[in-house]
Amino acid sequence: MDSAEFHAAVYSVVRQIPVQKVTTYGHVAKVIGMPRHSRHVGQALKFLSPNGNTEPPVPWQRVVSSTGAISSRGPGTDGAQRQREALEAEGVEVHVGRTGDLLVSLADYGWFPAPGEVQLDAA
DNA sequence: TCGATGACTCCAT
DNA sequence: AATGGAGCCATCG
Repeated sequence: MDSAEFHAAVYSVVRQIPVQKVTTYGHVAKVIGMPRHSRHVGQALKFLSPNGNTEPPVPWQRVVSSTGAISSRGPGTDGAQRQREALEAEGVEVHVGRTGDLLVSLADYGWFPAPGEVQLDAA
């Protein structure tokens, strides 16, 4: 599997996340059969977010870290903030900690299908 | 070719 | 329960 196929697999899984549900980088990696590639799932999502011109669109905002936190991607960037707005817009509660960290309750919104319950070639 | 990096996770303190 | 360190692996300089 090359990088393009990896991206495609990630997108096909992410597109199947139901509205008002979120999953984790690690779980997406597991579902596509590469459980140690959680970081690369993030890379794939980063690659499409600037323009977001994929068809159909990829709901990248529904992917968070294993703790339910939205990775900040460094101060000065607005990615995390946009993700928070997108989630709230679809009705997902985003809790904000004292330090400005954005958290989603995986207990309430977590979506963790077993590998095989999702199709990897959704165009 | 080697070393550093990162939208991550786990295990040990 | 909270913090810190190590593991992981494709990319990039």
